[in-house]
Order: sequence, then structure tokens, then C-alpha cells
Amino acid sequence: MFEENLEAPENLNMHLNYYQKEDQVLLAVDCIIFGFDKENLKILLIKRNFEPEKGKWSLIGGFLKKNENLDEAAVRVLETLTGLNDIYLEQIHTYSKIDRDPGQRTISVAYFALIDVDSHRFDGIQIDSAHWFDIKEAPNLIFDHNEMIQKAKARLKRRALSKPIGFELLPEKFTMRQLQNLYESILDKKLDKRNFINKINSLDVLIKLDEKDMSVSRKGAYLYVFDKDKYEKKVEEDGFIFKI
Amino acid sequence: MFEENLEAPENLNMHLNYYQKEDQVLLAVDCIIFGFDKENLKILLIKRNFEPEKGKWSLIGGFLKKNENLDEAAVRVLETLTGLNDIYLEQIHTYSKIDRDPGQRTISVAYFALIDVDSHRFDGIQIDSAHWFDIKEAPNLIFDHNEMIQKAKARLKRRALSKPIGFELLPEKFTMRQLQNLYESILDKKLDKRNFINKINSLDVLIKLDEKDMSVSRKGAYLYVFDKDKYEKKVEEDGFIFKI
DNA sequence: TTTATAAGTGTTTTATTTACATTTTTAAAA
DNA sequence: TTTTAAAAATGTAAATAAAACACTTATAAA
Repeated sequence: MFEENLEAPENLNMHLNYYQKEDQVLLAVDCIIFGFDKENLKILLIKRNFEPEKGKWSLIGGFLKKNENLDEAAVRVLETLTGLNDIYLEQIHTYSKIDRDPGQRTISVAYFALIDVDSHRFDGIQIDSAHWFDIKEAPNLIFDHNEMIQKAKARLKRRALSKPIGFELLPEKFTMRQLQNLYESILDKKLDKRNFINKINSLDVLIKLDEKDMSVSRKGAYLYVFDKDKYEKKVEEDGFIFKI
Repeated sequence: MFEENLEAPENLNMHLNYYQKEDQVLLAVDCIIFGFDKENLKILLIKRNFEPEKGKWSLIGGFLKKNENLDEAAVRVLETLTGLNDIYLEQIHTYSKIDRDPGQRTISVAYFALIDVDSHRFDGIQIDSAHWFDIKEAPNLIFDHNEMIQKAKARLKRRALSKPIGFELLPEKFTMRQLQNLYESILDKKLDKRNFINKINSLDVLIKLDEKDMSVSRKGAYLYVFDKDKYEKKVEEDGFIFKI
């Protein structure tokens, strides 16, 4: 399988094609886009307007191009279809079952993206066929996309417990209640309010503002911001580990 | 990028080629093969006997074929080059930097494999050019293989703390000292002997045999086996989580 | 018989996690 | 203006888990 290949290359690349005899495949990226609306964890899906499986719900995806790496492809796909850029993305897993896509043999690299639903206006080409579903009410999806979501949820859970990625899902200013709602959604369990706040405060990476959110209660709830600089300094200087 | 393509397919597949206009790429798997010799954590590397980068040290790898998925490709690569089968494998990450392989645009899916060095005799085609390196003394590798090893080490650390995969690296019967050596190698830190043994015993998934290993000390050390059935039953019935 | 060496064994202290209830603030209603 | 309703804010004690720590035992070899 590895033998040197000295035949003349057929393509016009700068490089020799050492591996000319090997099979080539299509490589796709699929994005599990998690969102949060201050209440519940959501997932963004689109109704496919092309074959195969036209008309069914699907993750947002696209194919890797020659001039980009996978992270760039994921960014491009996300931006093209939703208009959103500067979004947190993380590679999850690569799916390769032979008939996973009935259209053609395709290997897909799954990414998850985290965005704050309310702070983003979509203006991508797919805006009309895209829809935010509550994570617990997502429809059945094409191919192996259900499996991808399961794995992404597990990954999100693990990561939210060990890295401050949760803040990607919140607006810049948020209340403790919203932060707790977020963690309860991600972990899929109720948390004790006092213990949660004590825990968060002990991490010492939030700044409490002099400003209140009056939209939910009569009393109003103080707003906080995540102090990214402080967090990064702590990580660097003391090997601090964010841990809920 | 997603438009429907109704031109006649050029290949002979059963399926229509819906995605004909998309770029195809070579997909490889590379295996980070961790081993343990009862003392130290090792990694298996080969000296490449083909271009490009002939003569340099490299991970074991190969290309995905049309008739297999990535897990199968990893198993095949491992078996072809070492003769080993029935080995623990886990997908880690997919690497796609454009010029990562100077031979040709290649995307590579990294897997890690765990094996007990002493219980396995190699008879693969690469036996003569393969070598076990102490994890701390591995040479510089081609392409992005150093980066792959770093990520694999981090993953191994995480997984060893949360799943009983460590036992894949030990012979069936092992001493507490060997188990502790293994964890010390993986976590790259010294552990307290009494605390470690208490911890392991509290997990209640080992069987203590009436047999001793006399090869290291005059007193001899009791041998243990991992009780896989008991572990799986605990996981299933009580949601038990293995946690060191 | 002595010696050298790794194996085997528990307890105390410290840190972390969990459980748990009342007061405060304020807009809206009476 | 007073009352009411609803979420926000706050601390401590108990339980559990993790970390620190040192001596005795068994045996082959000297």
C-alpha cells in the first residue's frame, strides 16, 4: 500500500503525486450549532433544498475545498449559510460509514459551534429554511446526523465542566440565573442555586457590574461579564483549571 | 456549493454522484501506538522506507480504501504493519493543514492504540523498521506527527482517569506496583502508594489472585486481574463511573 | 543468621461537595 | 399608600473525598 510511485503525475500540482494509486474521497464538514436564548439550549437545523433527502431536516454542512483546511471549511460553511462569523468552533469526530450518505461516498468531520441566539441576526443564504429547535424537541435528521448530535451533546457537557466555553452561548452581560439556566440545560439536571453561585464566585473570573437586568423580576438581577483576560492570566500563571 | 447536479455520473457506482463538482482528497489514518512494558510508557514508530521523507521516523499509517470505514482502516493498518489484531483503538482528531504532507494533499485521521508490549509478538511486514521508544525519548517525527502524539497523550491521560482503558496496556495478570507505574507514566507524575491502592480497591473491579509475581522482590507481589464482567455490570446497573 | 529490598497496610488532616431556608427588593395590584 | 407577589441574594453545618504520612512483613541471597 505504501510503495513508491514513480509514474508521471497526471495533475498540475507543484508536488509529485506520491500516492497516486490511492482512493480519493469527498470530505464534508457538518456543524452542530448550539444556541442559547437565556432559557433553553437550542440547535440550528436547516431543511435541505437539494438532493438527496431534499426537504428533510439536516445539520448545516458543506464540502472541504482544495485551498482550505477543515477548520476554515467549518468557518466558511457557517458563515455562508448563516452569515455568522467569529463563532466558537471545535472539531468533534469524523464519520465514515460506507453508506452514510446515499448520494456518494462521503466522509464527514463534525464540528460544534456555540452562539448566543439573541445577539446574532442571521443573513445567510439559508435563513428562510433554517430553524432553531429546542434541544429536546429536535426532529429526526438525515444520515448519521442524530448520532453526531448525541456525541456533540456529550462533548459540550464535558467541555462546559472543564473550560469556560459556556460564555460563548451567553450575551456579553448576563445574570447568574441565566448562567445557571445554561448549565442546567447543558448538563440536563437541576442545580442548587446557592451552591452554583458559590462555585462560580470561587472561580473568580466574573466581573459583577453595577447594572441590573429588570426584565425578569421586580427586584432586578445584577449583570456579570466574563473576565477573559483574568481567566487567561490565571491559566498561564498558576495553571488554573476552570472546573464546575 | 450545494446545488443539485443532474449531469450523467461518470463512475460505475450504484449511486448517482450528486456531489460531482466537489474536490476529492486522500484520507489517511495514522496510529499512535502506546505500549507499556511494566515499567514505562512506550510508543511504536517506524522508519519510513518510501518517499517522501524516506528514512525518517513516523507514525504507522495508511490510506482509507473505498470498501472500509475509518475504524476498519485503522485496524487494517495496524494489523498489516505489525501483525497485531484485536487491539484497543480510539479515534482522536483529524488533521488537515494544506501542506501537512508534502507528497500530496492528504487529510489524516489520528487514532490511538493501546497494547501490552510484552504479550505481543510482532510479525507484520514492518517489524524490522519498527521500534519501541520510551515516550520521553521519542525522536522528531515527520509531518504533523509530533502534534498528533501530544494530543494523543492528553487524550490518553483524560481517558485513563475516567475509563478503565489502562488495563489494555497491561498483561492479563499484573501487580499493583505495575498498575501504579502505568498510571504514573500516563499522568506523568508520582502517586502515593497507599492512596493509589486504596483508590483502586474502592473501585472494586479487580480480582486478587492467590498467585504472586516473584520476579521483582523477594517477598513477591500478589497478581490481580481486571474483572471486566463486574465492571460492565456495575456500569449498566448502577451507572458506575470508573474514576481515578 | 543476617541483611537488603520491595510489598503491604490505616489513620488523621484537609479540602471539597452537598444540603438546606430566610430576607430583600421592587413593580403591580388593591 | 399599603399590600402582595415573585425572583434575587445570601451562609453555615454536615458529609464525603482527597491528601499526607511511616512502620511492619516476607523472603531470597549473602
